[in-house]
Amino acid sequence: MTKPDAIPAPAVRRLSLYLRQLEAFRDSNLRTVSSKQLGEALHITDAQVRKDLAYFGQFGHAGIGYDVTALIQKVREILGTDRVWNVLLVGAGNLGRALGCYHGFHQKGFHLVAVFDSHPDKIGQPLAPDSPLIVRPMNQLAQQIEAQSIRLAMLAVPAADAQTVADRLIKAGILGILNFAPVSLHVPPQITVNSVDLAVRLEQLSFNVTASQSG
Amino acid sequence: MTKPDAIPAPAVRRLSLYLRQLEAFRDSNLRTVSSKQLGEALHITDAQVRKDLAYFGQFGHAGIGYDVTALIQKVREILGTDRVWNVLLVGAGNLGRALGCYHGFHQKGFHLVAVFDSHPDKIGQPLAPDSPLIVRPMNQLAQQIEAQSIRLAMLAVPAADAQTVADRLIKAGILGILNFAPVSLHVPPQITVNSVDLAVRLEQLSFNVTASQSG
DNA sequence: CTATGTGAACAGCTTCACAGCG
DNA sequence: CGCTGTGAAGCTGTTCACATAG
Repeated sequence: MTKPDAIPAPAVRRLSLYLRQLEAFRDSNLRTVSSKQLGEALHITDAQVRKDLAYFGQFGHAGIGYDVTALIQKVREILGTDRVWNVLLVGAGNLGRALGCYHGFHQKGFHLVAVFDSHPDKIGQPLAPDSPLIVRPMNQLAQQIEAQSIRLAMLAVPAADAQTVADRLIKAGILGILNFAPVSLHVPPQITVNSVDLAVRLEQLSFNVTASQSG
Repeated sequence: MTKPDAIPAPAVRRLSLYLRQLEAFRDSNLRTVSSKQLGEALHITDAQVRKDLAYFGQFGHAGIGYDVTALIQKVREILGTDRVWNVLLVGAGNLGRALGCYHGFHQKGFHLVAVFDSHPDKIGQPLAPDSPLIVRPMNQLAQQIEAQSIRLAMLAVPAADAQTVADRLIKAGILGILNFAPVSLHVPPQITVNSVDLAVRLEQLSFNVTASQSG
C-alpha cells in the first residue's frame, strides 16, 4: 500500500496564487498560459510552477501550455473550492466587523452565515449598521454549526479567549480555523489552523527594513 | 570580507513568535525560560529554538536557560522594534477602517499616523466615527511621508489599484509594504512586501479539510 | 520549435547528538 | 546534572536539464 507522496505545504500555498492569477488571465481573455507566463506574474520559476501542478495530475499540453479555463476548474477541485463553504465568525469587534463586511470571501465561495460574540451589548444587534447578520450569543454555537453544516471558522476574539473558543468550536464540529488572535492555538492533529497575526507581519517588515539599511 | 551567513527567512518569522510568547511568559512572572519550554508553547522543537536564537548571538546560559526580560530586549533589537515606527495606511474601506481601529499595532510600537484614500466622499472625514485620523487625499502622500519620516505602509485598496499605489509609495520613500490586496506586487529588490490575502488563507483551510475527509 | 513532465542534482532548513559550561 | 550552542547528518523543497509530445 504505497501512500502517494505528501504534497509540500508551500506547493498548496502557491496553488491559491496560481488560481488567483489564472482568474486574472481569464479576465483579460487569455485562452492558454505557459508555466513561464504564470511564473513571471507571481515571481516563481517556471520549473516550480510545472512541478507544483504535476503533484496533482497532468494538466498541460506539450508545446502549448495550459488551458486557462480548464486549469482554473482543476485547481478549484484540488483546493475544494468548487463548492460553497459555510463559514462562521466569532468576535464582533473591529476586526470581526471588517471581516464580515469584506466581500472577497463570498466571491470565492466562502459564505459567512453566522456571527457570535459573548458581549451582551452586541448580541441581537446587526454586525454592522447595514449588515444582514445578527450577532448571536455563544450558547447558540453548537446548534448553528450543526444546522448549517459549518466546517470553517474565523476567530477574531481577544488573545486571552482564543484557546477556549477554539476548543468549543472543535467540540462542535469545526475542522478549520482562521485565527486572528495573537496566540499559538493547540488543537488535535485532524484540525487545521491558519493564523494571521498582523503585528507579526509588521515586525517582519521592520526587520527587513532595518537590516537593509545597516547592511 | 566575509558576509555573515544569511538568516533563513523562516527563522525571522519565528523570532516574532518567540517575542510574543516571551511577553506572555513575562506577564505570568516567569524569570527564565528554556528552549524546551519556549518550543512547546509554540509547537517548535527545542533545537530549532536554540538554532534560531544562535543566528543572532549567544543569549542563553548553559544549565539555566534564557533570561526572559533580557531576551525580549534582544529580540526587539533584532527585529528593529525597540523603537517606534510611523506607519501609513492607504485605503479607507472596510478593511482599512478595521486596521486603523486595531490597537494591537500601537502596543507593538507601530504608530498609524496618516490615512489616504482617493474617494472624494472620504477625504476630510475621520477614518471611523470616533477616530482621530482624518482621511487625506492621495496628492499629500509624498509630503506626509517626508514630514513624518514614514517607512512602512499598509495597503488596503482594490486589487486593480494596488500596483499603481505601491509604485507611488516606493517613489515617495516607503521601504516596506504590508499588502492586503489580492495581487502579487512587483517592486525593486530593496523593498520588502508582505502580503496577506484572506481568501487564500481560507482556501488553504478548504484544501486541508477536504483532503483529511477523503484521505 | 515550443513547452510540458520529471529524474537527478542541488540548496537550504531542520533535527540529531554531543561537547562544554554553570 | 540541566541546558546551551553547534558541527554533522538528514530531509525536504527547489532548480536544472533533458527526453518527449505536439
